[in-house]
Formats: sequence, C-alpha cells, structure tokens
Amino acid sequence: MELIAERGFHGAPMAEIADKASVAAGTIYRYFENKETLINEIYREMEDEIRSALLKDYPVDLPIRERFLFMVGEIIRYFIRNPLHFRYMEQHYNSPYGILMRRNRLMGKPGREDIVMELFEDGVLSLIMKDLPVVVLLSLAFGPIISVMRDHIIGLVTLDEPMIGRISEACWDAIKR
Amino acid sequence: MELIAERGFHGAPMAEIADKASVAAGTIYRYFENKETLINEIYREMEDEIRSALLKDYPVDLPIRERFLFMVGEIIRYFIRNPLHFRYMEQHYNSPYGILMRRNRLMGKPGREDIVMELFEDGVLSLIMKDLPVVVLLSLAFGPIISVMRDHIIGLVTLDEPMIGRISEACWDAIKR
Amino acid sequence: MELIAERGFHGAPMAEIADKASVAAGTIYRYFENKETLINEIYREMEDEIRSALLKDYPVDLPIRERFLFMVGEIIRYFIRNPLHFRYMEQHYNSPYGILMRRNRLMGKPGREDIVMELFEDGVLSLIMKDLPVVVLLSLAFGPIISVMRDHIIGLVTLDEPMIGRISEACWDAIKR
Amino acid sequence: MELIAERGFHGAPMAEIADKASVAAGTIYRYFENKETLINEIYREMEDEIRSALLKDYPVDLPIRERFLFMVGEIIRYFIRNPLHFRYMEQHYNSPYGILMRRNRLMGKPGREDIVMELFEDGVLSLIMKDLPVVVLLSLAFGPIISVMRDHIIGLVTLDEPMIGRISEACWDAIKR
DNA sequence: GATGAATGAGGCTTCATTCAT
DNA sequence: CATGAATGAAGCCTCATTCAT
Repeated sequence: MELIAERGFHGAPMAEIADKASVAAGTIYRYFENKETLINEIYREMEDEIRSALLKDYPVDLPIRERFLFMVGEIIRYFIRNPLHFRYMEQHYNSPYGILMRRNRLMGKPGREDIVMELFEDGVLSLIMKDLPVVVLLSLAFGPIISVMRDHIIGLVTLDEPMIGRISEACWDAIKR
Repeated sequence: MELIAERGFHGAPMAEIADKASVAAGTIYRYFENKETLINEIYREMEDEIRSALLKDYPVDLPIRERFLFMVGEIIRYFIRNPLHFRYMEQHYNSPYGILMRRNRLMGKPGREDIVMELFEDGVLSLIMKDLPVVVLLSLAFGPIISVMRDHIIGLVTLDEPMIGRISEACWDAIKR
Repeated sequence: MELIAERGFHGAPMAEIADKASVAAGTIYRYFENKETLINEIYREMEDEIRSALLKDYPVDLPIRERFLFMVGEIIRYFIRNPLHFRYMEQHYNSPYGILMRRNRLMGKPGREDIVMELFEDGVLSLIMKDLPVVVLLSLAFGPIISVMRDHIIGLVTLDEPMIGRISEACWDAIKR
Repeated sequence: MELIAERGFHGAPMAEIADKASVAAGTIYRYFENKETLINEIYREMEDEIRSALLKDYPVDLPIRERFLFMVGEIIRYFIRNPLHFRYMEQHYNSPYGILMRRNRLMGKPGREDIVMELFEDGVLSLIMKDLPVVVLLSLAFGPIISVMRDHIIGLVTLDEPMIGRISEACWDAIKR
C-alpha cells in the first residue's frame, strides 16, 4: 500500500513491493493473482476500513445537516490520520477499476447499503438539499474535500480542527437549498 | 496530447506518440529533452490556451460574484469542448511537476499575474467571500468542478447549460460569506 | 501422466500434477527425485503395460507374417484405447532420455528379451523380410503406425477394424521381401 | 532456427536466440510479434525451401512410381543435408500450429497447389496406389521416412545412396496396390 | 511421512533513448 | 535535420524445488 500510495501503480515494481513485505517476489502471487488484483484488493480493504471509521459514532438520529457535518469531518480526520490512504484512494479513483466501481454504485447496483448515498437521497427528498442529481451533490460536497486534503498533504494548508469545521460548513452551503 | 490524455503517461509509448505526430521516434528528441519534458511542455501550452479562453470576454468590471460565475462557467464549457484537455490536466495535477507548479503559484512566486488568484484575493479583502485561506477557497470553488467534469466525461451526468448555471451557483454558495 | 500427455512436459507444472494426484507438491519429491525422473518412470511403467498387452494372446507359433499382423493390430488397438498413452510416448520418444533408451535397446545392450526385436531378427534371417538393418525395418513397420495414430487422435482419420487390417497389411508389404 | 531445432521451443530462450543472431533481445520484436510468431515464420520459410528443393528437377512426366521415388529420395537427401531442418520440422509437426496447418491442407482448404497431394490423388484415381484415404497413404509413405531420418540423425543408421534407394522402394511397396 | 508456503532464478516482452545513415 | 533500427534495462509472472511444521 505504502509504495503504491507514494509512487503510483507504475512506480511500484512487484519486486520492490515484495521486498518491503519481506517476501520473495513469487510469494505475492500465492495471495494475489496479479498486480492489478493486488491493487484492487488493497483498495477494497481500505474502503471497508474507512466505512467502519465513518459508521462508528455515526449519529443516525441527528438531522441531516448534523449528519453531513459529522461525516465530512470524520472523512477529513481519517485521511489526516492516514494520508497514504488518501493518496492511494485518489490514485484508484480514476483507474478503470475505480471508475467501474463508482458507476456501479451510482447506477442502481445496490452493493451494500451505503450511508453516504442514503444521506444524500434523504437530503433531496426532504427538500433540504438542492434539487440536483445526487452525483452532482456528491461532487459539490466531496470535490472540495479531496482538493483540500491534497493541499494539506503537500503542505499547502494545515487542517486543524477549526479549519475542518469551517470547510465542512462551506461544503454544506454548497449543497443546502 | 491525445494519447497521454486517453491512456496516461505510462500508456503512451514514445513510438506511438511519434507515429501519431507523423514523425520518427528520434525526431521528438530534437525538440524535447525527454518524455517528461514533452509532457510538461504540452501542459504549459495547454494552460496558456485555457487562460486565453478565460481572458476572452472576461468581464473585468462586473462585480465579484458575476466574474466568478462567468469564470466557472467558462472553465466548464472549455473542458466540455476539450474533454481531452481535462483528462490531460487531471493527470498532470498530481504529478511531481504539477505539484511543484501549484506550490510555486501559491507561495508568493508571482509567475505572471493571475486573474483567478486576483479574483479570490479581491473576494476575501472585500469581505464578500468567506474568511478562509485562498487555497481553501480555490478548493471549495474548483474541487466540485473537477469532480463534476470527471463524471460528465465518463457519462455519469450530462452538463447542459442550465446544469452548468446551477452548479456554478452552488460553488458560489460555498465560498460566499 | 494425463497432464503431461495432454499438455506436454512444459505445460504440466508439478503443482498441478500434485493436485491431480491429490497429494501435496512436496510429496512428489519423496517418490521421485525430480520432474525428469517422474517423467521417465511413468514412461517405463507405461512401456511395461504395453508389452503385457502385446504378450497376452501373442501367437508365438504362427508364422512370422501372422505374428507381425497381430502385433501391429494390437499396438494400434492399444493406443486407440489409450490415446493419452500414445501422446505420452510420442513426447518421450524424442526426449534425450527416450533417445538414450532406444539406442541402448538397439546396440546390443540386451535389456530384457524383446519379442519385437526377435520377430524382426527372425524375419530377416528366414529371408521373409527385406534384407535391411533391423532399425530400418522397424521404421518401415512402425513409422506409419505412429503417423496414422497421430492422425486418428486429432481426428483426421478414423481407425475402425477394417482400416486397421488394411494398414497392417500395407506395413507388411513394406517390410516383406 | 538452430537453437530451436537443437533444444526445442522451451529450450531456446529469446535471450539466447538474440545472442546467436548477434542482436539485442529487444530487436527480435521488431521483426516478430512474439516467440510463437518467430517459430511459425521460420517454419514457413523452411517449408518453402523444401518445396523448392522438391520442385527442382521434379520429373512431372514420368510415371507415378518414378515420381514417388524421386520425391522420397529428394526429401531424404534434403534432410540429410539439413539435419537441423528435420529436427525443426519434427518439433513443429505436433505443435498446435503445425496440427492446424496439416488439418487445413487436408480438409479442402487448398492453399497453394501441392505436388505431394497431387501425386497421391493421382495414384489413387489411377488405381496404382492402394484404395485408402490419402491421409493414410501419406502416413504409409512418410511415416517411415521420418522414423528413419530420426535414426540417421542420432546415428543409429547411416543413410547412403543405396540405402536411400532401398528404403524408397520399400515405401513404394507399402502404398502400391 | 505429508504438507504447502516460500523461494528466486529465469523467461518473455516493452519501451525510452541513442546514433549511424 | 529527420529517420527508425537497435539497444538493453527493467517489469511481470511462472514454476521446480526446498524445508519448517
């Protein structure tokens, strides 16, 4: 994970990955069919971890706005704690496999229920969020997060708690009706 | 450009680039030191083109809000017209060189004067935009644009004029005080 | 055996061989020094089986011609029943080890007494077969069998009983004086 | 060719082939898509050469028997001159690609006109050869040649002119009515 | 005696870059 | 100045064999 997060798919040779994992090159192939599978499986594991982090203490009963602010804050904090996870996911986001997954999630294919999607669908139905397609609302909410995280990681801003709060509020302004 | 936009840095062999440009492989090296340089110079050229597109008809005298809406709209339209430019820039954005450029622009290093930076600095000083670092405001404004463009290109949304308008407004909501 | 017959020496990984034999990969090495040994021992076993098939009902007392026709017929039938044995032996035939064995058999080294060799030596001595080296007679007799079996297996001819009879006769024509 | 003839497909690494050809490994791939293609193209070239050798001085107007004896003699002599060609073709014969080619040739698919096929078809129609499928006649005629060539190459017989003559005659005995 | 995870050498192929023509 | 064949390092992956359990 580290190697790929830091140097990207093409900058992380299997030999080096094996080295870092203190195994021989061939050993990897007992656990992953090939490099691509390895990458995708790391991704899936990471996604689960993030989901858990989000679910823990998720205030199901608070109003939509509060739930949204909690969620955005948690995501930012998670990635501040795990900057490599951010880099990794970012890389994966635009890979063919990442695109496929996103498309599946949006187009019906339910997968597991998804508190994020749920929150936005609720928001639209209850006329609290703007009357825009959910995909667009997702972009309005998370586009800035991604961008701001990136800048945090390369040291262009520092995200402390007050800043996180104000950014979360700004994102809310973007989607609220 | 096309090749790299479509298939990425590593998916675009020099031989094929040369082919598409109807020159021999060796010829490229008389004009660009190496692949990286080629990539960066294409980037620079593209950036200039976008700047020009933005500057044309830029309503210097309208209020900040109107200038912002114009700018965001133009950028979206530009990328809808040139989806490959979007893909190209996106790839470049996180490359070591892309990061370096962004850092230079934000940290003093004036480069050329920049109407985007100017707009945001104005916005903050005139208390019309939120009191946040310019970097953050930039993320709030353009993060969603990037995200929404991505989805447009892969066919997850369709950005028509009304949609562009409503997204621009939403971005304004995020940054306005 | 099956795996090697079907996919060749290089197409049959030890791991898969072990799998098919329902043992662990390492176990094979308690019974065979290495892959080559395994291959050769399978060969030897198979050869014995063929010899037995030939010996059963072998009409020792009939004239040479009849014995020859019986033998050729039996061999063809054996391989029709066991096409994988044919494929296996064919592969082995040109391997270094196969060549070595053939050489030993022909050059004095008696090995066990061999009814095939015996038949041909008889044939020559009794002036019933052509006055050619036994090796050559063997080629005249069995070369076509190998070739025709190959075609049968890949479906280019179908060897039914009448056809087997006529082919055997033709082989006899080739060697008889 | 030499390497593959001597050591087989799997015993001839591309690196060594390149070495022997005094080029770098990568260079091969400018001329052949991959190893398989290389093997097949060598084969095709070789086949053409053999065909030419056969066609030269081919006595079109002599009776079938004489044409057959000429042909068999020429083939044997060709392979005695080019033992590696023999080994190469033998290897190719049972490869998937070789089988495919043979099947195509026999099943209608005319390819170029083929003096061998022609000779045998003539032989059957004129009631000079046995009334057997052409594939079988081919096996009866060439099976021994292959076998005897093999033994010649590994030194089990020596094929001098008289021997060639007598073997050719024996093959004729096998197919003639 | 059996297991099967681990090993790592070795195979095929790609591709940025060079350089003789 | 352009060409494009040649280069060879480097990448991914396979698989015979070993050895701790």
